[in-house]
Amino acid sequence: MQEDYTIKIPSTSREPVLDVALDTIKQDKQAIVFVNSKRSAESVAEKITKKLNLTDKEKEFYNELSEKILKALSTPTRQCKRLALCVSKGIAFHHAGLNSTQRRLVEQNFRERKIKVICATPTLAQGVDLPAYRTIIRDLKRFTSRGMRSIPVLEYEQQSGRAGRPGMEKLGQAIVFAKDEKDKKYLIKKYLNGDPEDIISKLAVEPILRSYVLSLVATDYCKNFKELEEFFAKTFFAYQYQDDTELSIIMSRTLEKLKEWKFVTIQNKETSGFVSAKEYDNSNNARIRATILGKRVSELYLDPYTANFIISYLKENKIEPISLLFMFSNCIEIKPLLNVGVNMVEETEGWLQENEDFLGEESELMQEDYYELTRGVRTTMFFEDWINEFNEEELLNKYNVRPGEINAKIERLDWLIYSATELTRLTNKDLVKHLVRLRIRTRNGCKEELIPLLKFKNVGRVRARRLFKNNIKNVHDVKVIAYEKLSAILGKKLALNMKKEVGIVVEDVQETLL
DNA sequence: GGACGGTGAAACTTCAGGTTGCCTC
DNA sequence: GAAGTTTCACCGTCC
Repeated sequence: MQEDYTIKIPSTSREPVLDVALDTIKQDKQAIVFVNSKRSAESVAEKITKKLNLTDKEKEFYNELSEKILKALSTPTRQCKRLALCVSKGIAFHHAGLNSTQRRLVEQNFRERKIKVICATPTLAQGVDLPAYRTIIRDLKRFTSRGMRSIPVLEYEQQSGRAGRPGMEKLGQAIVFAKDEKDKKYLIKKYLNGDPEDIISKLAVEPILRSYVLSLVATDYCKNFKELEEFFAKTFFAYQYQDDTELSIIMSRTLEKLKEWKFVTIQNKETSGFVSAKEYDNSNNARIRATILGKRVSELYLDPYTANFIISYLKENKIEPISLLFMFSNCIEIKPLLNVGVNMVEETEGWLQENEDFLGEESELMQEDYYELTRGVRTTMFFEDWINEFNEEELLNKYNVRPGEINAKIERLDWLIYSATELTRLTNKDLVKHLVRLRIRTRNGCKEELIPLLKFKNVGRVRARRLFKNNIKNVHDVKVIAYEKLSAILGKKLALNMKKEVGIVVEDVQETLL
């Protein structure tokens, strides 16, 4: 049983959150502040920063760290600058928009007790293990598609659970804020004394079931409908809902689709004839096998629906980068799509009109949900700008997508392109080269013309662009250009290695370098 | 009188997040 | 639903 105790925190600002955070710093302890948006995380961190005064010695240390944060990107965005400013006073914010270097620096320095306060979105509560003396939970509500909703008790526990360092502190404090007495009672009842929500199985959700059915078949773990039923009868879903007829119905519907998409075959033993999935409901012994294509889909962890969507879309021979990017933007794997802000609507619609011809039927298909369509278009535009060498700051300004989110999106796109390439190898070999080129451009964020230069080690889009501007456009150009010129563009060491890669050894220089 | 700057109320806008594949220097 | 941001009217000051 925990002790009942009261703490008093002096009020020095109009915002209780700041008071608690400042008080923690005064006690020479650390705090994590949880808020419900990235913008708030940044704003609270900044407000705390403004109330702090550091000694010269502290300033020196933090400036160094701040510098590292700023230089995490070749073109610092305003987010980078903001974080650097906060860190220069020992405060940080943390959310999915930080790039990996910045995130690592923040976490590491908090662990080492250098950073005093982190203002974070719920990301921090889920993954990394970062305990603090205090967790200050400012927001217990969050925006959802159905408006503002209280966060689940489970999530409150995740966040409050960050308070107290095992083996280091006797005590941890988790602080929430009540508007009034009534609110206080509600919070105590719901969060402090309430039970966490039940966990609900999502197995019967079709995209998930599709993937599992295919994978069970592809690995030969289940060979017929009966075995599938037996397998699913042992799952948490079946345990939770008792009645598994619903699951059987969805399962046979799923199987029908998998067959239609040519990912599985269903063969009746007795007659050696193929049967449709519907008939086959009654003959549970019919052998189910994954096709080669089906196996590959399963190995790639693709939703079979997506796989089929990609294969059909590519049959239209829409091979322009825009078309391909639009296709990928309409795969469920790429979600959530980018938001279309009020000031972006016009631009997005303009782009759509201009490029409609490239997009295929999908753009009409989606008319039923116009807002979703524009979000898909927006995402396509974002990808297009990325492979046209927009830098992080430009993307942040145009799309309100932060560096960390850029990386996450691009990585997902990269995976989808890879998967599409693999499927295309089995279905439409002619398209492989287009996808391969798009993948190179996606990974590097660059235009077509730089591709030949990216083959060199340690040459990414920035250096490739520099070479290109100097009229060095391919392997041959690298071969023939004078070493001195090349080294003037990219520095000695890199120039040397590039020459080596094209089979030219620049001997005397190499010696002086060593 | 006009330029400028500070202030605050009102209007407007936006809102968390991560696992899959494969390879590479 | 609420925080953060932008806009705009208002006022005071200075030249």
